[in-house]
Amino acid sequence: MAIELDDDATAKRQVNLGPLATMLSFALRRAQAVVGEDFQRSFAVEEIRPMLFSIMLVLKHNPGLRQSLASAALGIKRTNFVPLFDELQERGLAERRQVAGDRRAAALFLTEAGLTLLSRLEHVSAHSEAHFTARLGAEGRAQLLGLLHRLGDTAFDVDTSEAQAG
Amino acid sequence: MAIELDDDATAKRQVNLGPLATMLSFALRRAQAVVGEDFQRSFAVEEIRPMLFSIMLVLKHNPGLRQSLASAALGIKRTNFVPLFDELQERGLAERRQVAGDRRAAALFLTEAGLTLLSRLEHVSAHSEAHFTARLGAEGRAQLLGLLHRLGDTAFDVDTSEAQAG
DNA sequence: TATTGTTATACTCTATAACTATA
DNA sequence: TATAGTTATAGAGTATAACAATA
Repeated sequence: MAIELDDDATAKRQVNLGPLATMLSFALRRAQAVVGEDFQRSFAVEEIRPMLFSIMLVLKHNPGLRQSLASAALGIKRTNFVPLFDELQERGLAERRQVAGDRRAAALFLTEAGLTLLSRLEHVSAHSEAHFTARLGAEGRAQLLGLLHRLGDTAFDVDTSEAQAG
Repeated sequence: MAIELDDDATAKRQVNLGPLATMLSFALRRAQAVVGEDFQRSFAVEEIRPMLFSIMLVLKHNPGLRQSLASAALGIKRTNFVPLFDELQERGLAERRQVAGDRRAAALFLTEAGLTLLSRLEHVSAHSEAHFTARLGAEGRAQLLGLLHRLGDTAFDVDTSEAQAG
């Protein structure tokens, strides 16, 4: 069950990655792949993808949330949120309820089954996170989170009028 | 041209992300999205996607590389490498050459046009990297790279026999 | 007019299985 | 039998345009 990751390691030793080795975008993609694989494999038992887990988690902490807010907070488009939530609903893990005062909006909730499953998933997630914390150390992990948030949270505060060719 | 990122920021202020706020997988996904968008927008002028750029970069530093090694080093499957390289070849940016001694293998090279375009892309990339370095500071950036490599490079050194339910 | 949710659609990246031609 | 490259195909995430119902 070696998952053929030896190949990658061997190749990296033989191949000169050049500037890629110090590019943020590349390092992020690789790290995300490794962490993502671990999560995906962990959640596979419950047939839950990371994205569904994220949605459930947000709903647990914000019962009655609107779809627009939920998707914006998770960084996905309203339009892509719909089929994801449909899946949770069809599986009996979450539900849409009507909102008094705005007949367009839907309030989102986890069901009992959803909450039950979620608490199992949270254990799995904690286990996976612990795995990586072990590799980075507690401070390393905290540092990494801080740096990632500094990259991700701000979005852009720079204007896009920099179309000057080099 | 506000790219509707205000919505995300507003939503995040209103929504309690709970454990997601301190999960590596989530922070990585968000950071990768921001950095990836910036790269994608930068490269859009030349109609080059980040993945094509990575391939070109590796080829520049390893002329004559075999496909298997190239794809393994970049962390993508041989099978997915093929159409990507086909695209480079059809656009006259790279080419496959026969290898003396092994008629199965192909040696990959950038063309003159490929090298010319690549040097332009490298400027664009440097600009984008600088943008994020400015946000993190030089040490912050170095720290981040180190931590990401510690996550990504090792792949797994842990066995998969941990299927114990909690 | 603007907003909430929705459908339809397409593109990119990723993943598996099976094939060919060599070795 | 194994390896290098290839084809076909499917899944998952993300993007845009356009619509209905409601505000």
